[in-house]
Order: sequence, then structure tokens, then C-alpha cells
Amino acid sequence: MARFYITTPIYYVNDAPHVGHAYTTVVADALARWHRLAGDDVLFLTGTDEHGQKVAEAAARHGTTPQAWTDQTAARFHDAWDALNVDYDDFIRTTEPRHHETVQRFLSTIYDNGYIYKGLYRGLYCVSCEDYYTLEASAQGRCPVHGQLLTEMEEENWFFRLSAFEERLRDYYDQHPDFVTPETKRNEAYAFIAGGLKDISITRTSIDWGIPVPWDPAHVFYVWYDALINYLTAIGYGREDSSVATWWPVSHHLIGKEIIRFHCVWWPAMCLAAGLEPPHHVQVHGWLLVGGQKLSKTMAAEGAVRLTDIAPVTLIEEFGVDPLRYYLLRETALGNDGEFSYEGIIQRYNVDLANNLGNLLARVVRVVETKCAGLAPAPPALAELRAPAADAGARAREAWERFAPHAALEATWSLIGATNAFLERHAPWKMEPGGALEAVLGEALEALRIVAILVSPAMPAVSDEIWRRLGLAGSPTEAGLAGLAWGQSPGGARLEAGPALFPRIVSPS
RNA sequence: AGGGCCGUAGCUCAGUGGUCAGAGCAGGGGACUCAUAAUCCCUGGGUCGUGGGUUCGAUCCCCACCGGCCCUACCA
Repeated sequence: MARFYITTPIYYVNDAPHVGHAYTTVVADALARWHRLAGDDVLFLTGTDEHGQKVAEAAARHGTTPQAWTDQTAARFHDAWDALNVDYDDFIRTTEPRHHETVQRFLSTIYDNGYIYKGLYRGLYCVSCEDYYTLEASAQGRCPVHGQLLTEMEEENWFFRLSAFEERLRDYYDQHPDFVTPETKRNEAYAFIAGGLKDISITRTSIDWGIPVPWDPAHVFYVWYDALINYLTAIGYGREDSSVATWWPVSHHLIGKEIIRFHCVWWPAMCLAAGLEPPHHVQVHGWLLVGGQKLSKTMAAEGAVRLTDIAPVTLIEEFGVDPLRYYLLRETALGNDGEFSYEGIIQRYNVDLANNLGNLLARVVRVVETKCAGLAPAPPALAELRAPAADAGARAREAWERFAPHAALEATWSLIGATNAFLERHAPWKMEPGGALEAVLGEALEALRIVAILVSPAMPAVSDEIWRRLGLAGSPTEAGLAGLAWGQSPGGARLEAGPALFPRIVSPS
């Protein structure tokens, strides 16, 4: 049996869940659902990143402990994913004991292998940013953001010998051309490696909200160092090695483009340092942009846009869970930046969902009601829609397998379009009762049954509802990919009309 | 500031070293009335950011510039 291990980044708890987080998570969920549909053994992991200075400070500001603070803030994330019908298999929090254990094992191994040493971190510090900049990153000794003079500060830290892996990383990239997709992002990571790697500081003494360094308890690991390792914690690294052997070779990390360096350079190097193969695949996606500007905290603070303030729940209330999921998956090609707008959601909703899909179901069910007493005719074996259905299924399958949900949905909608056109050609509403009429309607119903399956990774609830209204036994997920084959409707089922699946949105605000 | 990605029809985006550069939506024309004023058919021709260069020939290759964005010890 094929296996599929998909991860999202773990989200930093200080952020409130916003549309950007939802985007990544929904994509991962849809991919996981597709693979389950295909009968694969799937492990879908998401979670929260809970260490670091910012968290400790936020907790202090709220007059509570970091642990109590993260208990609250982490809850916002799994609540959001529940609201979005995200069916994750595991939700990891970096404050969990299992994670501490794995991190210490993993980094001790790297230490034992000689890739961690003590050094002096010297950096230029910006008081306003509360952050360090390297000399190269600074604007002639001034903060690139604030323009103030930077002060030089230094700190004794443990360093990871990243520089030792330049050659091995290049070899790995050369031997695994699909390690990072899409190709432009791969090139970006590769160019960074080829440009030369410097050792990086991986511990802090200035804070204590982190995982202690086993061999030097005065230090805690820098957040990113412990965060990346969550992907191994969840599969039992250092605790259940057989599970690592099962899942690590089929691991897929879904990440946003801003964290390419961590996942495509640091992380594979860390794995190599620990004597582990790098992850199997990293899929990078772009950003949702609003009016050409990113949904960032900085912009929000400046009042330019406030979309990070848009909670997924707000959009769910306005459009429904599945329409939102559909929009996120369909609107932009994974890997590219995409435009995010209310107008865009409304258009997708009205055109793709209400007019094409919802209306198709409504018109077919209506004609069956009036002409066939509401009983579904079985599909004919010789059918015009058989080829378009097979084609849509094949294209959708190929698209999901190459992490292209937008293309999978586009393929699915080609079948919906073909079915609407088919109805126009035959005009069953004008036909006399009889075999010919039943054949036409049977065909249309069969196409809808297949659409219900194809649409299930993106819109699970809608998929189930279509299935139910078609009077079919079982469920689309139970039918699986085998259910895509033409001619499986038994016929004779009683259809249910029901209210509009997607009532048109008439007057957008 | 340095490194990187991107800039294609009104909008959102595909795409290729060379026959007329594509799709969806919007717009225009027609058909139909089963359906959520839905559906179906036809249609419009955009200096492929700007200026150079390489080439027999570039939107796709190289350089510069302009604009947007990402990274450079927060961050999908």
C-alpha cells in the first residue's frame, strides 16, 4: 500500500489564525484527503510552534506563564482547523514532552557527530526591531527597516556547522531534482547553497522559554531549531524508530515561500548531520496578496491592509466552509502568489459553485422528478459523457499527484461543463418518457456521481450532500478512486431536490 | 543595501527559441426555458513591464532600468 506523510509548518502561537494559515492548512488537508481517496495510508500533521522570546514576552504581558499562554493560543489553531473541516491525524505542540525528547535526541546525535561547537555570535542589534542584523543585511550599519544606527553586541552560543554541508546538499539536490518544487523555488534554494553557507547559531542564553541544550543547560535551542524537528517528533524519532522508517521516506513538507531557507537548506543539512536522509519532498507555495500587497503584520500595523486580521471564521460565516476551501484551492496555482479578494470569492462562488455545479444538480434532479417520478435511471454503458468523465478523473489524479489542486479542480469542472452542454444538446425536458429520456438523465446523474467523488478532497461536506441527494449508498470517500469508473450507479434511487446547494450571492457589499 | 522571484487581453492567471500567443471571468451577438435571471453556441485581437544585446528569428536567452514581492536570527 502506498503511503503519504504530509505536514504543514507549525504555526507560531503568537499569531491569530488568519487566511494565510488557512490557505496552507486547507491545501494540506485536500492533499491528504485525495490520498486517502486513493487508498493510501496517510499521516497528516499540523501543529503549533510555542517557544521563543516573543511567546515568553507575550505571556508576561498577559500576566501569565508561557505554558498557560500557549495552552490558550494553541487552542485557537485547532479550533480554526475544526471549523474548516480540516481532518488532521496529529496536532503537535512543541511544548509537549514527546517533542522535548525527540529534539534532545536528535540534536545530541548531531553534537556527537561533531557538527555542533561553541562559538561567539557577534551581531548588529536594532533596538526598535529587537533583532540582530548581519553587516551584509544592514544598510551601511543602519537598520534596513528603521534606518537607525545598529549597536554591536555579542553572545556566546552553540553553532551548527552548516558550512560542512554545502557539497552534500548540492549533491542531494543534483540527485533529487524533485526534492523542492516548483522548480523556481528549487533554483532559489540551490542558488543560496551554491552561494556559500555559513555556520549558524542555534542556541540562546538570553531566554529560557525553550528546550534546554542537554549538554549545556544554560542554553536553550533557538526556536527554529526545535521547530523543524517536529516533523520527526510526530513519527517517533528517538522513540519508535520503526515508525520513522515507515513515514520519513514518504514525507512531504508543505511550506510558504518565506521559509524556504529553513526547510530547504538548514533542515536537510540537520538531517544529514544526524545521519538521516533529508525529507523526501518540500512543496513551496506562494502568498495570498491583497491589492498587490502582502498580508503581513507589518502592513497591518501600518494600516495599509488588515487582512491578517481576517479570521477564517469570518469568511466561513459569510461564504460557508466548502466555498472558502474551494476558493483557496482553485484560485491560484500552488507555488505562485495569488490575489485574494472578496470579489474573487464571490465570483468563484457564483460562477463555479452556484451556476455550474449547484444549478446542474438542481436542473437534473428537477427533470427526473417531473419525468421519472423522482427515480434515478441507471447510466447507459454507451454514453457520451463516459470519455469526458474518464478524462476529468485522469487529469484530476495527475494534478493532485503533482500538488496542483487548482488543476485538479479545473479538470473536475470540465466534466461539469460537459454535462451542462450535454443537457442542452439533448434537452431531456422536451423528451417523451421512455428509454431515450432515461438514458440522457442516467448519464447526467452518473456524471454528477463522479463529480461528487472528484470534488470531495476540496469540499467534503458538499460532496457528501450531493451523494445523499442522488440517493446513493455509502459515501464518496468510501467509493474512492475505484468509484470513478463509469456505470456504478445501480439506478432506481429516489432523488432528493432540497434547497439550492449554493444560493447565489446577489448583492456583494 | 545585498541575494532571489515576478511583471502576458478590462480582471485573475496559463504558456512556448520560430506556422495566426492561450483559458476563465467580465463585455458583445444569438439560442433555449429543465434550472439558483441559471445553461448552451459564437465573438472580441493584448507594444507578452521599459531600453539595449545575443540569434537567421525572442514574449520565452543575456544585461540595465522601472515596478511588485520574498529572504537577510518573528512570520502560511
